[in-house]
Amino acid sequence: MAKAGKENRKDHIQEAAQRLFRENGYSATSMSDLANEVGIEAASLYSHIESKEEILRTICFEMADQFFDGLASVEDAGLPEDKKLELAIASHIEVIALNRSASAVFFHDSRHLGEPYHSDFKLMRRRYENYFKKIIERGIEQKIFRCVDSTFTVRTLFSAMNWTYAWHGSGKNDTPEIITKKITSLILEGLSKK
Amino acid sequence: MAKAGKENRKDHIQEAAQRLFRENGYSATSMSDLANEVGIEAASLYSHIESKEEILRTICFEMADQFFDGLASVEDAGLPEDKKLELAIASHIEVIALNRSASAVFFHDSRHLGEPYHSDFKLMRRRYENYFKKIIERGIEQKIFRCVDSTFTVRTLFSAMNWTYAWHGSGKNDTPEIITKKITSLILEGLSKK
DNA sequence: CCTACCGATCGGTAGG
DNA sequence: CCTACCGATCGGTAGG
Repeated sequence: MAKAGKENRKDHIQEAAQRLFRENGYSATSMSDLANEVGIEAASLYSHIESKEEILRTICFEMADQFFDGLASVEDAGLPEDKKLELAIASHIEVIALNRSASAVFFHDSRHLGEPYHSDFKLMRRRYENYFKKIIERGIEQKIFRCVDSTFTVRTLFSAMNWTYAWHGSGKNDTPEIITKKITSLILEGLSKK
Repeated sequence: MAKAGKENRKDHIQEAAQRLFRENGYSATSMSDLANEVGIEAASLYSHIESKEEILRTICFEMADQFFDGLASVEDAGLPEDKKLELAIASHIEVIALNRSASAVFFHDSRHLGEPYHSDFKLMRRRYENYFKKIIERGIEQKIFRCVDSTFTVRTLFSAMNWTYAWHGSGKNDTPEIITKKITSLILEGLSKK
C-alpha cells in the first residue's frame, strides 16, 4: 500500500531485466521480452530507461560497487592474512548471495558493455582481484601460506566463489556463511586427509 | 598443397564459428559475421550446414564426447582414489587445453541448445560430473579424503578447472601438465602452510 | 505510457 | 557457392 509505485518503476524494470538476462543472456533477451515481463509496451520502456545497454551498465557497475564496499570492513582490525582472506571471501560470497541474478549477469554479460564502459569495468575488476592477490602474497611472505603461484591461486579462488550464484536453494545448508566456510576450508586446508 | 580444400570446408566453418562464438557469444554472433569470417556469402553457409543451431550442437556434443573419452584411461589400473582424481583432472584439463574456443562455447552457450538436445546435454554433463563425485565419495569412505560435502566439492573442482580455457598463453608455464599440477595441489593440499 | 512506425538486421529459402 | 529475396524481429524514435 502507501503511495509507492511511482519512481520504483525503473527499479521494477531493472529487476525484471536481471532475471531475464540471467536466464537467457543479455543478447538473447529482447526489449519486447522485457516489456512483456514488466507488463507494458516495448516502446514504453524508453520512458524509464535510455537504452538496453544502460540497463546492463547499471547492473554491472552497481554490482562492482557492492563488491568494493564489502572490502571496507576487512582492513579494519590488523588481522593476519588468512583471517583477512576469510573475511574477504565472506564478503564476496554474501554480495553474490544477495544478488544472484545480477551476479550472473555481471559474470557472463559484462563483455557486452560498450566502450568506454567495458574498459572501465575490466580495470575495476582487476583492481578488485588484485586486492585478494595481495593478501595471498603477503600471506606467503609471512609463511602463513604455502609458496604457491598467487595469480593462479586467486583465479582459482574467484572461479570457486563466482559460480555460487547458481546455487538453487536446496534448503538451509546454503547460507552465505556455510558456503563461505566450505570454500575457505577447501581452499585453505584442501581435500586430503592430514 | 595437396588436393585438400574440399570436404574440410565444413570444418573451416565450424572452426570459425568456435572463435566467434567464444568471443561474442552464440546469440550475439550473426550468420553474416560468420560468413564474413569464412569469406563467403551468408546464404552460402547453408550449403554446408543446416542451421546456426546445428553448429552449436556439433560443438557441444563433440566436446562432451572428448570429455568422456578422456575418462576411459582412468579406470584402467586399480589406482587409489586420489590418483584417479588426479588422472581425471589431467584428462579434463587437457581436453580443455586442446579445444579452448570450443570449451568456452561448451561452458557458456550450451543453454541455447534447442529441445531435445538441451536435456540430453544436461544429462550427459550430470553423468560426467557424477563420475568425479563418486571418486571423491569413495575417497572419503576409504579415509583418503577429509569428510567434505562431495556435491559442493565437485562443483568447486569443476569451476576451478573450467575457467582454464581463458588462459591466454603467457608462455610455457601454462601447459596442461602444469595447470593440472597446480589445481591438484591446491585442491588436495590447500593453501595453508603445514 | 500508448500508437504508429523507422531502418537495419536477423536466420533462412528458392533457384540456379 | 551466388543473387535475390523472405517474413520476422531487432532496438529505438516521434508525437502525443
